[in-house]
Amino acid sequence: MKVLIADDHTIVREGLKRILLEAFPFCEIHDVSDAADLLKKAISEKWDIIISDISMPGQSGIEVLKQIKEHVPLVPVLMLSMHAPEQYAVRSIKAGASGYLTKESAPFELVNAVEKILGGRKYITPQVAEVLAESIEQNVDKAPHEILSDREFEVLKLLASGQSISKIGDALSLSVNTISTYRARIMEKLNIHNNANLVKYAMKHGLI
Amino acid sequence: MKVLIADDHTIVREGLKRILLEAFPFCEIHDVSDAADLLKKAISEKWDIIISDISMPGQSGIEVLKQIKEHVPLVPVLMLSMHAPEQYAVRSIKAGASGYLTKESAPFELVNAVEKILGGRKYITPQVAEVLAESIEQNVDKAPHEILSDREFEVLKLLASGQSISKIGDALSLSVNTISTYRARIMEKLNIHNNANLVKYAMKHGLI
DNA sequence: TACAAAAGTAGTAAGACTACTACGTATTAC
DNA sequence: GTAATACGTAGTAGTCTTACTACTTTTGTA
Repeated sequence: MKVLIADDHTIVREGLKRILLEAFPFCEIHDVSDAADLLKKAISEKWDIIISDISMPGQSGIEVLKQIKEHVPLVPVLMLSMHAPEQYAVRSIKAGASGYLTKESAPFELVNAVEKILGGRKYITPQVAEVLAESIEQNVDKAPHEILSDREFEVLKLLASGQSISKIGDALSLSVNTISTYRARIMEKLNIHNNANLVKYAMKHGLI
Repeated sequence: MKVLIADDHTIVREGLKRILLEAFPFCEIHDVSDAADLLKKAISEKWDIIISDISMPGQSGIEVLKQIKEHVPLVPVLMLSMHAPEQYAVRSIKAGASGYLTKESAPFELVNAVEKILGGRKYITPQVAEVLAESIEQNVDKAPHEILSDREFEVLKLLASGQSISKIGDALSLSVNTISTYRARIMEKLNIHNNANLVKYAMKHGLI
């Protein structure tokens, strides 16, 4: 059994190895520390399973996951992340991952996940399942901000550039409360819960 | 030999344990997953070394480190962090840590560090030494946020990650007004005038 | 050592923001 | 052609944040 581990933190990689080796004494484990190596190794050798962190130097793990799936669609990939499932679980699964675990998980969960995935199934934790279910309703293919109305989009940009609610109200000649309502709707649509993440979102998508 | 490990990610904790156990088969390892437990356990039992992550739910690892040093100054603490040394190394050492390692480090480094620290010495990697040296000739070409005090820095990151003033006050057990004062001082020092730019600043400098 | 500056901490009052609710008008789906 | 959403808009009441001010400790330094 051949396993490939990708994570930028050596200590995490080594810890992972030891946990797996304890459960599967005869497996052969290789590891890489960045996105480029992961992709190269993933497609140049034959693996029974790939376990990859999401945040890595270079491309994001999800990006790499997509590329791996393009080249070797049959190799199962388990995504590991430091982030709560809301952030990445859906994207991971959509991109073809066989499972999504956070680093809060216990070792036995990791082992379970690996076993299940090696058996050709998917490993979906209840939390992930929940997030997944919710996402089915929603339109996850578009960039989320594309589902904003014009006004909402306008307010998003102003908000993200640091204008206060009341300044925006003045600028658009609308009541403060109106702006506040837009803000609430934006947050709902983007599934964001505070201004800071709004700014991050806007930066990430080049809106500001 | 008794070792206490603190990290909020179970998988990391378990990995760490296995790495240590491999090198020190007879050591007794306990672990905790948040700041409060760490402090409690650190002072209620006798440890040969404490290995703690810097970012944990609850207080920051550095804050806990200071408290540990207040109660049991002789127990050596090795700080582990996901962040490059620039961010925290100096603060950690100043707060009394016996060493600073990033999670990029190899297991043998961890083992080395532990051995050296158990021998009563400090473990300073070349990178940390460099950062340390630079911090001594504290000159003008610092990044602006380096002139923030520990508290201010802590608040900046919390703010930038989207916590509200009052949440932060709760988390740090300080008055809302105090946090607000820190915020004002941060903004003055960084010459920034709203939260959005604070977030941008933090993103740009890799603080979040 | 002594004194100034920086850091850590809060109180108060004024002002800003939010959550909730509401309602008319467009769109869309079936 | 109607029912269900989406959109644009605000009022109210209560909560949160801010700007100032101020007091202690530390820390740095002449």
